[in-house]
Amino acid sequence: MKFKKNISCNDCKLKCDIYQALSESGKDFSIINPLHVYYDRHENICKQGSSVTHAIYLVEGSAKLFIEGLNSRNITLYIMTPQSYIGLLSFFETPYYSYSVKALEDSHICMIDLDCIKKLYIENHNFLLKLNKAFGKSVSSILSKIITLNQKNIRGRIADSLLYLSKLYNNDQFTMLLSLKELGELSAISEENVVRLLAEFRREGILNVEGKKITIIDKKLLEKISEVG
Amino acid sequence: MKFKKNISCNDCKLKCDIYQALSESGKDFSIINPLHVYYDRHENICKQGSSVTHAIYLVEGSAKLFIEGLNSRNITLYIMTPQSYIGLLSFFETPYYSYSVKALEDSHICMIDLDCIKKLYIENHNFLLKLNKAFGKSVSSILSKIITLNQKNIRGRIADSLLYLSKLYNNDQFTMLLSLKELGELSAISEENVVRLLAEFRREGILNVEGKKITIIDKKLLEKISEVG
DNA sequence: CGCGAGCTTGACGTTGTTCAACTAGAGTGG
DNA sequence: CCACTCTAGTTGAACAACGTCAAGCTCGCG
Repeated sequence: MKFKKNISCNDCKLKCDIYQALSESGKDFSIINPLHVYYDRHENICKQGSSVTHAIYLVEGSAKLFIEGLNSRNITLYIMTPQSYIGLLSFFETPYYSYSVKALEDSHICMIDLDCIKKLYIENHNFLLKLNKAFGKSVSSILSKIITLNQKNIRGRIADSLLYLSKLYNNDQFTMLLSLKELGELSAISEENVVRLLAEFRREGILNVEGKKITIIDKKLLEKISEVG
Repeated sequence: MKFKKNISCNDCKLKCDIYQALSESGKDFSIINPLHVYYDRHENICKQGSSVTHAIYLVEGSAKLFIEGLNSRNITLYIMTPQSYIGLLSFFETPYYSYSVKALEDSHICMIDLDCIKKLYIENHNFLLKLNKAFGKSVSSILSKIITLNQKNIRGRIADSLLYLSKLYNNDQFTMLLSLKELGELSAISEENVVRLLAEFRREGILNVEGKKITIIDKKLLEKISEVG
């Protein structure tokens, strides 16, 4: 279930890049028609293969960005938290989504018509540079992910994912919003092996695992495992 | 060995996007200072980790774009032929190359100062849209490559690579510029298995292999293998 | 002629997926 | 309130897929 709302940028508590760009341009906020949509956990925010019509900005909550592969096996590239562009590719001239995004918790997004964005970045260099920066960063993280998935063993891959999560939550202790299957998709590992590896790391005193609550005890060692892969 | 030359855009036979953008803008060609560089086969055109200073355009020849992984094992993402942007990422705000590019044959490239490019695309929307399009396409091909590398077996992966090459050369018969090791890097397969698979495909009447000259006999079957993976 | 790079083949071992069966907890309806 | 079902997690065993090692080959080049 999701419901939609029209909220004027003036009333939105989040002063995003787009808001700033509009301010800088001295434009009237009425030219963009931001559509706010609320998604429940597990709902698709955008779907691989469908056409790109709006720029999507994550206002609240979190979501995973993944590519849908063969036999409905997915690979999660990264997890998004506010404020980030969900439809990053959509700023560029791509007709269809080459990935999907699904809410990890109840989330709130803002959709803005593509033409507005285009007008905006053509006028406002600063906004364009911000978009470019975000995009470049995202691409370079994807490239290093390719190496990780291809050349590290499952121990190294899951170590990577755990370190990634701890960095994302900015804490060595965090409560995953991911199921074990989803953690597997983040590391391209089968669910069964995720279980085995977490148990292994716990036995080795690297982790503390209580349900979804994970505490990294020996970070140095975890980083070592991630490197050696 | 490589040598450099200053060639004015007026004297360059290749009327690239940048040339066109300059024409459209009604600018003087002297504001850009295109540096033409000639590389031998096997030479690095740009190196992962080094800083991005210029936009690079492939004028003549061909090159492979690859990411350098662990234990000097690489993964080739795609092969570039004229006219394409080698430093595609460099148009965006990325300080360092997240990949390397190496010449597959003697090649000729053109380097243009980043600031010039930036000025140009800020002024010229059409040029910006062209860049965006090229970039979006490149990213979506990378995403589908991730799935291929991760979820297809080696038969499917090498079938993919062979079909990719035949499309690149626009012919079911082509002479690879790649060594078998390099073909392996394009498919994330060990050199030994590349040999075995090519022999297998030949025995099955799918391919004809004479040295580097490959002829695809049964394309339908090859496509089937690529799909089933 | 000898050397080295690229290619080729066989044997072997590791890695990680898959299957199958079982457990625990949460939600549902009689 | 208890049986149920459904999902998520857990464990073991078997198997297949690939990479790796080792050895030998061929061809071009100094």
